Amino acid sequence: MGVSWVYIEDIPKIQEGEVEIRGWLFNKRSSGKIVFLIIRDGTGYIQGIATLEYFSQEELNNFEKIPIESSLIVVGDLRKEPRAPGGYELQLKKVNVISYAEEYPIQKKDHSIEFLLERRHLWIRSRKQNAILRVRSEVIKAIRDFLDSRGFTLVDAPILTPSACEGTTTLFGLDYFDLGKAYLSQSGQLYMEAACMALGKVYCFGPAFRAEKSKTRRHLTEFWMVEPEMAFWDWQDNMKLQEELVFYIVQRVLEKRKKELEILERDIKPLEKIVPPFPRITYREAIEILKKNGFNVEYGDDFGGDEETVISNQFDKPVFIHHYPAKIKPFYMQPDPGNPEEVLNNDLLAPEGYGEIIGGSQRIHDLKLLEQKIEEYNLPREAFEWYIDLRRYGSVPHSGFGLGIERTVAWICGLKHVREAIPFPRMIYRIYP
RNA sequence: UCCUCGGUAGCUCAACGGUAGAGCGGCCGGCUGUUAACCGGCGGGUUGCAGGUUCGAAUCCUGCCCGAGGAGCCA
Repeated sequence: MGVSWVYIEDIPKIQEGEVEIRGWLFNKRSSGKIVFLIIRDGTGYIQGIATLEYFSQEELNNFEKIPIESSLIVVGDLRKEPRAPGGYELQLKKVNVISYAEEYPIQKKDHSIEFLLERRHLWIRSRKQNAILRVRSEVIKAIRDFLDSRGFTLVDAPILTPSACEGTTTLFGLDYFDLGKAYLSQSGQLYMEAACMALGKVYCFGPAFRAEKSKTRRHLTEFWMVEPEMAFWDWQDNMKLQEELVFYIVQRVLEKRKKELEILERDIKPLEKIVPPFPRITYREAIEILKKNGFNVEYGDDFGGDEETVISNQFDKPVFIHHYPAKIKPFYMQPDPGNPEEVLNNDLLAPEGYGEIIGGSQRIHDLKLLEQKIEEYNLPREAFEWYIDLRRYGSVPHSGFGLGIERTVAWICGLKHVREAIPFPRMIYRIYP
């Protein structure tokens, strides 16, 4: 009878007995007559210990020479062991090297970010990067569970689109057979507006592409976004959904990914404070806060990274900023009926200086007003005919928002830069690997 | 696109006008409880590229290439 293959994360359930582990050599140490092999299998780490009890001196000498990241299958007896990292240890009885690795380039010591990004395909094997990818997976699952459980339907938006949502200078263009130019989608929003008129409450989840020459810790040229859109919801209903979603995401990660947050050395106290309701301030109030803090800003200016940090530092929860001046926002946002110079929109700034993670608004539902805005913004009307059409056949007030996955993950994980919040980041000066 | 900083051994850095060096990794040896193990030893270089200044350039100057941090814009 064979020994059963187990994953390291299941070891606390198994506790003891003979098991097989399949993985990679993470690290090793040796004292001549005792060899420690730290094995990782993608779900965790366990220390294997090889002694003269089961192996010859020659075999031990060979184990000492197995290069880091060699793949192996081992068999041994599990036992609790306080001296071992993780609390469990494997008394090795068989060690079968599947593939001897060449000298592994990533060491346990410091590397430059350039060196690591160039080897992102290997870097994701490391402990912290591994933890980040697990948190990302949990964040995405939380979002989908939350929306699915509230009656939302997932509607996939197209990636190849005929036109810009908000201007063409920041679009990646490509040749589309005989039909001219096509562009990589910047947002699925306009399609979700169509979909919510079909299905009521919808969302899309997918990549968005921005050809902005942005080079900051908050920017990628390819990032992932969830975009809910709800028919008959106004801008305040919209904000309520946003705060409940963000609360749910944070709770879920705190509950299911505590171990990963520990690996990342994330202080979870600020995350535990993320409980609705979140503060809501107007754009006007935000300007006042900035002026009080010595910023030279005027009504009508947009906020940069520093401004966002100062505003969010006033609160220990995410903060909504609503009612921006219409002229610094896209064409589709619904003006406030009481003050058409401002729109029924909101951004949501994450705490601790992480900045904008959500942008949302109530959308224009009036046919004439939308036509007028498209003209004002100098947009090619032909490309938007289908979108205008939505206002011809049973138009209703509706709202939606977009939440950026990488910024959310970076915030929850406490990362300095969003590039580590995505498996293979795409940035202005990097498309490899 | 603009501003700032950087490029020296496989990696992280030092040398700042006068013989290119250390730690880590690698290789060899030692050690029965290690935790980025430790101890001893050994190899390892077209100083990003092209010019220039100088008796002499990794070091100073010019141009280019590559990258990092940031700005504008945005999630």
